[in-house]
This record gives sequence, C-alpha cells and structure tokens, in this order.
Amino acid sequence: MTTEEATRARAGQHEEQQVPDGPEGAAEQGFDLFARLCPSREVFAELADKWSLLILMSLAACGPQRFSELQRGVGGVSRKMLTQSLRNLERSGLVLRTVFPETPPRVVYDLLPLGRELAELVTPVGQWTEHRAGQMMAAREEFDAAHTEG
Amino acid sequence: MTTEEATRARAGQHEEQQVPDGPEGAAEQGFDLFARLCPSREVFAELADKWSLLILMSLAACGPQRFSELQRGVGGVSRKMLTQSLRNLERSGLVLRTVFPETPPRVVYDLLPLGRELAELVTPVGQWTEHRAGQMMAAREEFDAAHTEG
DNA sequence: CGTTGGCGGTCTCCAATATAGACCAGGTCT
DNA sequence: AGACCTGGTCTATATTGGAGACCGCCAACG
Repeated sequence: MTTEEATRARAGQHEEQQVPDGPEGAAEQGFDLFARLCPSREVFAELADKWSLLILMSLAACGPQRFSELQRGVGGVSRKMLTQSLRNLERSGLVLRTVFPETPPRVVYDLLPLGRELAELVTPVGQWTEHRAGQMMAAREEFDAAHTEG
Repeated sequence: MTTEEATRARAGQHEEQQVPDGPEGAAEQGFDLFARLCPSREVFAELADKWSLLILMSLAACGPQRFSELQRGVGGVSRKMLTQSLRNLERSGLVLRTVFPETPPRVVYDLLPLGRELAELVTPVGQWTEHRAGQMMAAREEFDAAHTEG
C-alpha cells in the first residue's frame, strides 16, 4: 500500500523539479508536493490550514450555509479569517458564493464538485481526530511529564 | 454518506459543549471539532498545518528518516519548523524519535501506529492536491481575471 | 423615536508566529 | 589547517492571526 509511493519517492528524492517541462502535456501529471517550487505546493499550503478544512467539513456536513451560519458553525473563527478562507476556497474553485438580491441580501456558500471531493477526503481526518483526541492528549501528558522532571 | 453527519450537525449546531460531562465515560466519545473549546480542536489545530502533514506523508512514503533527510525531502522547510513540527508529532504520540549513540550520533524519526493511521488518511489528500492542482490554478486565473478587470 | 440587533463584510492595530540566517560542539575529509 | 556534515538552538525581521471598531442597510422592541 505504501510501497508504491515509497518506490517513486525514494527513486526521485524530491529533487528541485517543479513542473514537467513538456510544453503541452503539462497540467495533468508531474506535480510534486514535496518540491518547494511546485505550484501544487502553493495550492496545498493554502488549503492545509485549520480554518479552510473546518469550513469544508462544515459545508459538507451541513450543506449550503450563509456567512453568519458558518461563523457560528465553525466555533471561534473570526470574521476576517472566515472571509479570507472563503475567498481562497472560492478563488480555487472549491466553493460557490451566491448573492441573492433580496432585501436584505443573502449570501450563501456551497461546495462545488472540486470542493466536495476534497471535503470527502478531509472529513475522515476530522473524524479520526475526534476519535483519537483522547489518546493524543494522554500521550502529550506523558511526554510533558517525562520532559518536565527529566 | 454525508447525511448522517448532516443530521447530527444540524441537530446540535455546535453549541458550546466541549467534552461530555459524564464523569467516567468521557475520553471515548463526545469530542466536537467544531467547538472552539474542545480539546480535539487544539489537537487538530496543531496537526492541520502544511509542515506537519508533509512530514507525515514523507515518513509514510519513504519510511524512517533522519533529521537532515527529512529536511531535504520536505522541500523548503526550515530547521526550526522541522524541529518544532517533529516535537509536536512526537509529543502527541504520532512519531518516534530514536537517537543512536554512535559517533557522530544519528537521530531517526519513524511513524508510530497512531501516526501511520493519520498518514494513511492524509496521503490521499496530498495525492488529490497534486492531481487537481492544475484545475485549481486555472480557477484562480479565471477568478483573478474576473476581479481585476471587474 | 431612539436603540438594539442581525447581516456581510472591511479596516486597523497589536501580539504571535514563520522564515532566514547566524551560531554551536563534535567529528570527518582533504 | 580549513571546509563540511550532523542535529539542533538563537536572534532578527517579515508575515500573519485575532480582537474589535466601523460601515450601510434593514427589522423589531420599547
């Protein structure tokens, strides 16, 4: 299971490639997350933060939501970070922002197919975290104890 | 598939619970990632950053690695962030740090079972990102174009 | 009629964090 | 001797995050 990636990874130890140099077959393959210059790294860096992931999970779990629903749903997120994360998700084509021209206007955010795909991969990570949180907290206490007295 | 979570999520809209008040059945269930005070949130916040995730993926893909192998493998990570992320992963029981008392000493990092579980959930996210990076970059250009002229 | 509240944000300020780079002790290579 | 590798730590600076004020607009409350 891990072996395939291990093989390819050991083979080309993340040397400074960034994107295939082929002029036209480019966009499909050859992105390497481990290369600091690779565009996929930039994309990854924006998605891999707690707020973006929580927002995706909330949209997947609760369906389309308004700005303030999301703010209440994702406990502790500031309006600034919520706006910023939503803009990123929208910009990358993961989330759709719709303004209903009522009075007062309503703004609703929903997952686009791309966002739904990611949310379906990320949700299990969230569930795993909830499930294993106890073990990790225990490990931390043990570690801290060992390194306080030690 | 999403329906179950949707149900539970809509039902209790992330009200300020943090941990079940039951005195003994605590550590197993009742963690809620969406509650700002929940310990699982704290755990999640530390794991959900690009360096920790890339390190986990690298360890899963390439097996046990030394400090400097990891630094070369995870392109662009600074020694400081690498140390810090590894300490976190070690502290939470995801990664094992072993010092071989040779001269010069060798330090090797490897996944513990808990870390392997997480790595196996996270690796698909990384692969998905590599696979979809092209689409997301295209979406960004489109978005930027629309919002520059507009 | 003033006030309070919700809506969907933006703006500003300050504290915390990330990154770059120097430094360190020990050992190897040339 | 001088340069380099190892696994880090320390410092200085750039970037970021969160708290909270502000905005126009509207509805309800007293």
